[in-house]
Amino acid sequence: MKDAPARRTLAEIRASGMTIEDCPIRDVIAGLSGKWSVLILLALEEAPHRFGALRRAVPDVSQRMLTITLRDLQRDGLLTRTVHPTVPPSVEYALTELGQSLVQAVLPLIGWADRHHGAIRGARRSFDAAGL
Amino acid sequence: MKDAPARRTLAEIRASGMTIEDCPIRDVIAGLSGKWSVLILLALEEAPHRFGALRRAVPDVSQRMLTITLRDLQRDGLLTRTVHPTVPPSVEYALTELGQSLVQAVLPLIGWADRHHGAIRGARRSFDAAGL
DNA sequence: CAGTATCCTGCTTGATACTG
DNA sequence: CAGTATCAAGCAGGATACTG
Repeated sequence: MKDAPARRTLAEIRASGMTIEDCPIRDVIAGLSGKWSVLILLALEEAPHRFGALRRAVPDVSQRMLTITLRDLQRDGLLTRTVHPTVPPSVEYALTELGQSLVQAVLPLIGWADRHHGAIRGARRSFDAAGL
Repeated sequence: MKDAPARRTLAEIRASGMTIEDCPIRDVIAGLSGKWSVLILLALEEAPHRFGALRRAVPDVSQRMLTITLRDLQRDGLLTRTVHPTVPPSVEYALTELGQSLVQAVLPLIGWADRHHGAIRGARRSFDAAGL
């Protein structure tokens, strides 16, 4: 059911007088362009996670970048942040419905990445070997 | 002992020879994270374009960034670059099969962006209005 | 545990000028 | 037409230390 759209991009966007900053495509891509956003969303799609659990689930993310990225995703309405008033505190992050629908939309790309990553690496080697 | 590797620092990762290229998801996302890659791929999915036509099709892209982005996409095997030995020269860019399959994998995300961009903007306004 | 605060580096991008 | 070359600015991101 998510199949019909598509051709909406260039002609229509320019015809409607949108600037590049108002372009939904660029805005969403920019949101996912961070180094960690997609990995965090994928981790949360499996189950809600606490802060520390997310750190372990997303290897190599720094505390600082995890905090910042989570706040951006929360701001965009993609996940909820729930503070449990325990001692020590625990904070649980979970996808909203909007976030879940985004993950579904990203999944085809993830699958593509897995299937074709080898081809990309091969293309890079050929390109570089050609000495350009 | 099985969870030891979770806390590697970036320095240690580099020292061990690992790069971002070793994670397919991050590598592909990084490739699309440029400010222009997706828009260029979408333009080329409509039809092959010459350099100047691409500049017009992707508003606000600078000559420099278009050159660089096209080169990266070519290097990854996503598009072909064909020089026609005319005077003045003309260069045509077209998607490879790999590039076409990537566009198909990105299309659901494009559709999602169109449908939910308003919700994201609304969430941002609420979040900012809450004074955080 | 779940963050802040601070400092610092390098990459990405833009502007501008030049070329085959 | 389709690029290259060079310079400069801004921001993303990392390391480290501190806190309620």
